[in-house]
Amino acid sequence: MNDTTDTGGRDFIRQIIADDLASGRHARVVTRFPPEPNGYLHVGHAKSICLNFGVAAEFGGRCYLRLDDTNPVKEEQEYVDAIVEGVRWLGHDWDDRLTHASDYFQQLHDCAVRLIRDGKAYVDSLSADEIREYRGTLTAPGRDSPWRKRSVDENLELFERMRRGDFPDGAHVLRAKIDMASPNINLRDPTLYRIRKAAHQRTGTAWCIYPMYDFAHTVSDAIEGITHSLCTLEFEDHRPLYEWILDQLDFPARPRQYEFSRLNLAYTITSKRKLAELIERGLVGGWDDPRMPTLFGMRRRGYPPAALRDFASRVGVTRKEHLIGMDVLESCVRDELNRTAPRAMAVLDPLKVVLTNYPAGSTETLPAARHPDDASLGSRDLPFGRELWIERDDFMEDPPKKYFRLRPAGEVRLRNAYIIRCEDVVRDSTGRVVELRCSFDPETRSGTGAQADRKVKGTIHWVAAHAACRAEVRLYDRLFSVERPDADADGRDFKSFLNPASLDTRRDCQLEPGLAALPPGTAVQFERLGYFVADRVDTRPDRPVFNRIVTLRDTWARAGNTGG
RNA sequence: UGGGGUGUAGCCAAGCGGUAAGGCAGCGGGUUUUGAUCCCGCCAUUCGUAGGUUCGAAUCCUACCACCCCAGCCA
Repeated sequence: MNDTTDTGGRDFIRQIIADDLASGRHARVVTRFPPEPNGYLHVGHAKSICLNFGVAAEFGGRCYLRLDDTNPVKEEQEYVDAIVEGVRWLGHDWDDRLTHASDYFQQLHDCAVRLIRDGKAYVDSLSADEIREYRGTLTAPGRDSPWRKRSVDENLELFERMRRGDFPDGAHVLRAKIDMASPNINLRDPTLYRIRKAAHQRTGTAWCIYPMYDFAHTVSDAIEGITHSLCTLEFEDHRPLYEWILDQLDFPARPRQYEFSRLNLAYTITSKRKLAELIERGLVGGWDDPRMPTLFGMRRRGYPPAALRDFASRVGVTRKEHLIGMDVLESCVRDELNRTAPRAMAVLDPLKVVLTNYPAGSTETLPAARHPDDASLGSRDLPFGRELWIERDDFMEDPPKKYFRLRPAGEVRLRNAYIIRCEDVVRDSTGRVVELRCSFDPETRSGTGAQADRKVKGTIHWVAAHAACRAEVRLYDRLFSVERPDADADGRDFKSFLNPASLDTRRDCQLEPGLAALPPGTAVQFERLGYFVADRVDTRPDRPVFNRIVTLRDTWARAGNTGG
């Protein structure tokens, strides 16, 4: 096998496209991402967006962002705007290819008329209940509607009157005339058009009949010259209908539909209905709550769009049902942030340290690199003084074996500063440790020669009390406590699986001063703790608010060690 | 009891008749002023099961098993 024909490692869709391009079946690939503007995009959509836009970019083709707005009673402009913003945030571009199914309402109508003329569609006057009854069941064939034999002229006239608004909702529908006995239920004379006397967010009251998904989607694909129409597995049974519609009309383009499995992420849900329910009941703060698997939730959480793209590519594209662990997503986020996020120090649960041999009233400034592997990020100056804050977890009076942070009479390195030794532990009346009296070794200041490199077991982070900036930090954890909250196990409602500890707000955190003015949405690493982002809605220079994006990998904690 | 799909490691996933890639997780070791990063090494004698074809099968054939999707005038 030679390099130019090697298709190994590519998913089946990319293989098909590569073959179609190589064989000349298509000169250029054209895809589309067709969300319905009835809700917010989530991580599952991100997979589809990255596939459709990604494939077009990789093969030098084009991708349309097409809003599938065929049901005015469920759709809103607000969602259209959010979708557009979300796809752009993910890093994709569509030039002038932002379209709507509603752009094609006239052509869709004309196609419907063409089907009627050809005897391939008819107006049915059965009620919705009757249609269901006539449809048969999974194992029993359906029966023809008594209206199935209407003449072309009568169908034409009725459809025109439907269009004019002569009938109320539900009085008639336009159906394809295929086969009521088909083992594939989608072929049992599927509905093509229904009456909906509702204003559409884009076309207003110009129409009162609206095309159904299968018809609108297929014709839109044909109009836009989509070559590869990629959708999820549940539409597999619709493919014969997709083909049937294309067969009846003579568009120059012949799109083909390919299905792939939708993304399932462990410990969360992606049902629009269920996500909305969490919001309605006040169980989360909104569509952009940092715990939500929505694009806006992940953006506010601080997930970089590049990490989401990496995630989509790591997960791959197949036809197999799967459940992807959060660890994969978090690994992508860490990889990206490790490369790009400046380092800083912050203490989330402050414990006071007084350096008894540090001259009272004096302070100094210590330089510290912003990134250990990227000098181009430069350095910052850290204020240092006699009183410091350290993490309460970084001190233990009676530590377990192999604990190498601070302990009574023990030494530890203060990151970017000096080695200190714990001389005394101060307690309040309840016995709680409230302060550590320590000595520091002036010879060990970071970066100042031989003595400075003295080795000690541990290094901890700190913030100088006199210059610290107080802040609120929100620690997030998985939204649900079970892998498949959606599974309705034991008949339990998904909400009963919510993780009560998914949000832990710390209001008395101490940050190094440079962090106060960080622009909203900026991600940094709080060394030894994790990656954090200045909250894009709540943070203020005088009152910073940070969200924990993800913790650092922590082999100490995962080895079963808790607390300190 | 109809139709359409899917089964490769704990979780994903390559494989396309020539002797099981890679990632995540995990485990061991090295470097380290972040218990991070980085670096090395280990981690499927076996591909849902049982037969068959073949010199040779995860790949082809047969049967069986398990799981998912479909009965909106939603998408």
